[in-house]
Amino acid sequence: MPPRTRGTAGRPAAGKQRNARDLLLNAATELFASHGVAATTIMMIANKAGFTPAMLHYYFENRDQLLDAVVEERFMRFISHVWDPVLPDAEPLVAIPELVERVFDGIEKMSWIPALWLREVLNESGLIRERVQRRLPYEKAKWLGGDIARGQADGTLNSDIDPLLTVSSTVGLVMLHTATIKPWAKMFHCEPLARQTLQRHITGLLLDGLRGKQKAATKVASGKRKPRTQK
Amino acid sequence: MPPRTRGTAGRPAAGKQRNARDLLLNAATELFASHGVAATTIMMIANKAGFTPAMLHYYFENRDQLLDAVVEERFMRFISHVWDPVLPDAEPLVAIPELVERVFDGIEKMSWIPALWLREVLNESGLIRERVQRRLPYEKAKWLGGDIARGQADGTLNSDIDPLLTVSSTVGLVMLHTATIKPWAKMFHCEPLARQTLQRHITGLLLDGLRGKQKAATKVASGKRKPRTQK
Amino acid sequence: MPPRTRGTAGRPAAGKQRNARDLLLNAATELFASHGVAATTIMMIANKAGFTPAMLHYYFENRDQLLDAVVEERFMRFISHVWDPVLPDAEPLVAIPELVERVFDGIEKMSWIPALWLREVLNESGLIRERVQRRLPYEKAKWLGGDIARGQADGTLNSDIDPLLTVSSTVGLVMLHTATIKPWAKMFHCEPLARQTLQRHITGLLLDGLRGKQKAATKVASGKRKPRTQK
Amino acid sequence: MPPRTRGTAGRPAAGKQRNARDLLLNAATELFASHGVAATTIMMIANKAGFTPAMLHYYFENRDQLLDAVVEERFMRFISHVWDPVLPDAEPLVAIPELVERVFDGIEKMSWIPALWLREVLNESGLIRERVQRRLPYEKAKWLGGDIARGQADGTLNSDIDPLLTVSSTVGLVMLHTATIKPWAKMFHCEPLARQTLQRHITGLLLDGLRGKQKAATKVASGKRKPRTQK
DNA sequence: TATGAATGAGTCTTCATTCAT
DNA sequence: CATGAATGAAGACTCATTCAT
Repeated sequence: MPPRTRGTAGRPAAGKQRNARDLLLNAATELFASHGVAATTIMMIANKAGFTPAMLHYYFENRDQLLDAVVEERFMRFISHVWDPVLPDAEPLVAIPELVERVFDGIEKMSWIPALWLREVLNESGLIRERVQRRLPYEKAKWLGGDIARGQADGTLNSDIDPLLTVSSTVGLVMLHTATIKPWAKMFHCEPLARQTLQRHITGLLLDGLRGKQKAATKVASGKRKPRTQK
Repeated sequence: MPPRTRGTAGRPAAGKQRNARDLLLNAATELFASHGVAATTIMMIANKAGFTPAMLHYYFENRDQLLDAVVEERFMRFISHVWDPVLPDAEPLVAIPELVERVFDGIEKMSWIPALWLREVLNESGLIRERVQRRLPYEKAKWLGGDIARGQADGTLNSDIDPLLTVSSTVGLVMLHTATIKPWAKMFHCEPLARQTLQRHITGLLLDGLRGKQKAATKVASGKRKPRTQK
Repeated sequence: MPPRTRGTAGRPAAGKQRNARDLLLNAATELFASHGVAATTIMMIANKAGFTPAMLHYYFENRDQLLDAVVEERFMRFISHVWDPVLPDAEPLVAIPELVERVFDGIEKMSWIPALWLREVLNESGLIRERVQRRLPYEKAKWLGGDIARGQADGTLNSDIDPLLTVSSTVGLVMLHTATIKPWAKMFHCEPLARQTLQRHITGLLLDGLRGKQKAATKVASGKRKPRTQK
Repeated sequence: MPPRTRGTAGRPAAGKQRNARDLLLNAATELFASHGVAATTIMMIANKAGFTPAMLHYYFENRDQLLDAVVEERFMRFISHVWDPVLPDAEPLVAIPELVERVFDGIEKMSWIPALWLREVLNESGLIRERVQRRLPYEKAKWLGGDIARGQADGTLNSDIDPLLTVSSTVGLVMLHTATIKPWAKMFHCEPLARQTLQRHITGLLLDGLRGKQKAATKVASGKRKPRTQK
């Protein structure tokens, strides 16, 4: 019988051949993302992982603890990946593109993230919202917000935008577009847009949105010589 | 005999005596938005509207046709409100803020829109996605995209952004932020941000994102010749 | 849909043709008595009453409320029948046989009483114990106990017995023996003992147990000579 | 991996190192008594004894054989203790109090007896009834019944009571009252009655019930002519 | 001897749907 | 129009039991 409450510590090393619990957790995560938590039955998960529904209760006691495990052992990996590198007193025009980069990276590894985020985290009654919300690194988001606010006070950043909202706009835009490229492509019978295209669009929007009209005067010169786009 | 727990005794006291079908449709729409389609039962809807579940089947035959009606008679109102005024050959720097304005307006009248949009339209297997998607005015979105592309070709608009993605970024940003202000406010025990704040943030981000570095006097020239999009 | 909470008042008059709810309640009561509450499944009850298990939830919401209803609308009838006629300041040697009589009467009408009593009320973790216990007329049991205590003080009643225990001995003896006659009969392949035999045994035991040796002094002599057993 | 919730860590610290089978049997017996056979799961038993459910099957094959063992190796100890000393041709007024004494003694050693008796032996479909019933020493009960009958024929014993029923009244009264003192005490927030009180009550009731009115000088006359039983 | 993993069968419960009235 | 009664199908969860190790 598996321990019913087990921290992240006790799990067998990753090297070890994938065990049933992991397989079930993966299946659950993916189905929760693709069909929504409410529409995913225990049996769908078990079947996808190649087990019986009873196995799920063997490892997770009940649906709720399965959700807990998905958040704890899957979702939070993404959050860490995205937010751990954030440090205080950053330069927003650098930090924001880096944030975008890391969100894209995370999604590349865990493609179920955007759907789950939009459906079950963002929504007021999303079924894992509270669990995730409790564990978000607000501290770091506030650092970033503070950095932007400082830029606005300096007159170097667009004062129309809201510093904290900018952070959620950033993450949100990536989620939004990565979540929709596949269905769009299906709908128009074309290839899904490449990550590159999306990332350039989003970064472009944000950077210039951040900079705003300020640079008009002095900055333009240097901007001329070495525009970021040369990269 | 009455349903288990009847929301408000008898019919809701709407100003004018709405008919049963409308009341049911309203209840359905709101519950679909707040709890998600999958988690909303026929009985919840009937109860909220002050009827029996059997009445729902009288008017809508089955759950699927109820969804159809919600899209047809509720969701599409929003779409029309937002897109009907869009005309070909518009000036993006005017048209985009107007679009934002109309999305905000629509949401103000139909506050259930953002949740439903994020949860059931945006997602790959959202339960009303297909129904909505089939009826979106792609034509008009393409007009707007074309206008932006033309601006980029002129060198008056940021060439980093993707013209069509810009449209979904626009709508998406409004949905994203309106959907999250309430929960955020609850989480931080503060007043929800005013529409004005959101709208300025979003419009600011988009306008400056759109304009991009164009005002950079000298750059424009080279930008024109070798837009990054060639890459 | 049936009201989920309904007092005893609202039920259709007894005259009316037995409705589904009553049939289900009867089936439940009998099965709870014969198989025990824990071993009786919803399906057994539904089948016995000629319905589907879903009907049970239609009328009783869940297993717990079904138990409530059994206590409220069945078990308490017996309690009332037995205890309502008890008045203060009674003569124990009259009141006890009357109590026995009424317990027998009640059981005759509701033959499931003894089994349910022994299994689910008497036992420390009986599944309806608490529900019943809360509604027992302790007041009246105490009256009777008081009457016996007074008799003991007078010297007219056996001082070895405990007044309050006598009440439970009384009820208990009837339950005990009525519960066991049927299985005994089956075991020995003979007719079950008649109520008359049981009642005489129990009443005899109690009355003489109550009277005790008090009369010993003067009475013994004559007693020896002409024992009642001559009959 | 350990069972979900292990009662006490490791094996219970019994004085002498009992073997697993015994520990399991004890746990089973106590749980069957306190929760009822139907409501006791294999896992509850295993946990209480500090083992896994699989161990139970190792020792007892299946649930049914566990019940067999409980009867055979636990319940029958009590029966032997109570009935082995019974001999033919006893004096009822001595034998009955002795019987009461031994039942009390047995219960003192095996406190789970009364609950199990009332719930699972007495009842028509008690889950160990048949197993126990098959192995009861009816012979000896009949001896005692015969002794009483002889006393009645002699005129020395109350002829209202039924000889064989008296035996079950005796055992039953002790079971009844020992089973209920604890819950009663809890209900009235007082100390449980002492064995002494109960035993005097029961013995008093039985002895005087047995002796009956034989000593009633004046009463006898009318008793002869119009015994209550004529009614 | 001991157990972790695994499951089939069964239980309670929910829910969309139907239908007679 | 409107509803109470009724149900089949499905979902979550439990549990005795099996088996390889």
